[in-house]
Amino acid sequence: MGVDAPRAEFAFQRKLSRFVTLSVEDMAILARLRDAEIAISADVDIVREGEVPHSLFMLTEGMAARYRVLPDGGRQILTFMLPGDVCDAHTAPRRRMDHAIGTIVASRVAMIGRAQFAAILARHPRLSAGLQCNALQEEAMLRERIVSLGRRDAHARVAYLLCELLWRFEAIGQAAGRRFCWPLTQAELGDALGLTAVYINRVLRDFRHSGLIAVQGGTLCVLDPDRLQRRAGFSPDYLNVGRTAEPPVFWGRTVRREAAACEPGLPPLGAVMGAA
Amino acid sequence: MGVDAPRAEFAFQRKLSRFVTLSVEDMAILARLRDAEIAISADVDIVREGEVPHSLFMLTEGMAARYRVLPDGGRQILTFMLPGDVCDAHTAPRRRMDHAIGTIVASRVAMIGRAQFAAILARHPRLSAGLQCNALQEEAMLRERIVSLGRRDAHARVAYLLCELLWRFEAIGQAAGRRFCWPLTQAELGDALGLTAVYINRVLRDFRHSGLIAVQGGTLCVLDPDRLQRRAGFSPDYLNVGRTAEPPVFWGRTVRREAAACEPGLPPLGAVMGAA
DNA sequence: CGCCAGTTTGAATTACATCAACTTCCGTGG
DNA sequence: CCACGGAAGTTGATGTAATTCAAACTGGCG
Repeated sequence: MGVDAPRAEFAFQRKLSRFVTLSVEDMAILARLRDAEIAISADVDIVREGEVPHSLFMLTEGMAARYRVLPDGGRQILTFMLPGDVCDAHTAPRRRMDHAIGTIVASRVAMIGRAQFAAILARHPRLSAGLQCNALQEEAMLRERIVSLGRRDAHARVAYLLCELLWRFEAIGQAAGRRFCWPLTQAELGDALGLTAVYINRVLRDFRHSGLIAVQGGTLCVLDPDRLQRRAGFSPDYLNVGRTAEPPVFWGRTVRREAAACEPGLPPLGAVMGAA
Repeated sequence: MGVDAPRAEFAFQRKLSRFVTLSVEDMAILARLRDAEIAISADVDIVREGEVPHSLFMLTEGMAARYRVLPDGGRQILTFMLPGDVCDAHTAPRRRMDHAIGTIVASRVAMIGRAQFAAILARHPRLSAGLQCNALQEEAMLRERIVSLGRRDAHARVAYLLCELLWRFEAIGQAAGRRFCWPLTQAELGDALGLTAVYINRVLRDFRHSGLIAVQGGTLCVLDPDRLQRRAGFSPDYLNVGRTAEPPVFWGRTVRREAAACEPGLPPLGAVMGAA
C-alpha cells in the first residue's frame, strides 16, 4: 500500500505551489495524503449523482470527469479532473451530489476524511490559502466552459479545451515537450463540448492536417501552440492563476501575509503556451 | 439615501433564510448593509473586466448580469444577478476580474467594505454559513448553465432559464402568482443562452402561443409551470437548495450546530414550481 | 481468428444563424 | 396635437454549421 520510493513532488503539491509558497512541513502533510490511496479501473464512478459523499477524494493519477446524465440519455461532462484535483472540497457535507464523478482511465484516488481535511486546513493557513486559490481557478474554468459552449464554434471549442488541458498539465509538471496524456475518446470529448463524436473527429482531423497537433498512442502533442491559441481565443489570463498579491480573506478570517509571498523559481505562468 | 420606512424583509434576508435560521440580530446586521446603497441606471457597468474591485457589492433592487466580451465583439452572459445577489464574495481581493458586471435596468446596489464584510462573517457564524450555502448554489447554477448550453436545444434552454428565474424570484419573495420582473431584451436572452435574438423571439412566440407563458409590460407570468419544467428538463433539486442537515465545514473551521436547525415557516422548497 | 470499442469517411437532414425588411412601442420635441 | 427618431420586437427567405444515419475501417484482446 505505502509508496516505496520517495516520490518526487506530486501533482497536488506542484499545483498548490503555483499559488502559495509551501513549507517543507506543508509538503510533508500533502505527501501523507497519499497514504490512503486506492486504485480504480477505467469507467467506474467514484461518486454517483444523488449520493452524499462521506469523504473527500483527490485524484492522484489518471483522469476522471464530473458529469450529468439527462433524462433523454444524453450526457454532459462538466469538467475533466486531472491528477491533483480534489473531488468536492467545495461541496458542503451532507449534501447530495448534483452530478457524478467517474474515471476515464484506470486511476488512483486518495481518500481524505472530512475531519482530517478540516484539521489540516485549520492548522496550515498556507495550504488553506492555496486551496482557496484552487477553488477560484476551478470556478473560472466553469465560466470559461460557458463561454465556449455559448459563443465559440466547434473548432474553437476543441482548440480551447486542448489549450486548457495543456495548460493544466503544465501546472502539474506533466506536459514535457507540450506533450500530455490523452486517454479521451472522441465521444467523451463530444460530451464535454456539446458536440457529436463524428464532428469531433472531423475537427481533430483538420487540426492534424494543418499541423496544429499530433496524436499517437495515448498522448497528444501540441505542435503549434500559438496558432492553436489563436484558433481558440484562449488566454491563460482568464484562468485565475497568479499568486494573489495579498492573502485572500476567508469566510470570516484573514490569512497571514507570509502565505502569499512572491517568489521566483517557477517559470512565468503560461511560459510554454505564451512563447513563440 | 436613507431608507425612510422600516422595510419588510428584503431579498438578501429572505434568501439566506432558506439556508439557515437567522436571529433578530443577524437580520439587523443584514438590514444595516443597505445603509450604503446607491442607485445605478440601466446599462452601466458596476465592475469592469480586468478591474480589481476594492469592495463588495450587493444588488438590492433591479437586475444585472455578469458577462464577458469576446475578441469578435460577441458577448456571453454568464449569470443574471437578482436582488440579494452578492457581486464577488467568492473572488479573492487583489485579483483582476475575468468578467464584467453590468446593470440591465436601473438598480440599487449596496457597497460593502471587505474589512467590514470579513468582520461580519467572523462574528456571525450563521450568516457565514448562509453565505457559504449561497455560494454553493451559485456554483450549481453555473453547472446547470453548462448542461443547458451543451445538451439542450433552444426551446429547452429558454424554458430552463425561465424556470430558474421563477425559482430564484420565489426564493426572494418576488414572484407572487408566478409572475416576476422581466426587463430582459431578447438580445440579452440570446447572449445568455448562446442563441440569436431572432431565434429567441421565435421560441418565446411558441411558448406564448402554446399557453406556457404570458408577457406584458415588464413582467412575465408562467401560466403552466409543469409543462414548462418538462420542456426544460428542470428539477429544482439540481439547484442546491435545502438547508444542510449538518453545518458545513469551512476552510479550516467548523460552524456551530445551531446554525442549521430545521425550522418550519417557509413553504416547502419549490412548492409553487412543484405543485400541480 | 473473430469480436468489440473506437475511429474514420460519406451523404442527407435540420436546427439554428444570417440578412433584410417591416412593425410596434415609447419618449422627445416642435 | 402630430411628427419624428430610435430601440426593441416580429416575420420571411436563405445559408450553413453541425447532426444524424449508415457503413467501412482500425486496433487491441480473449
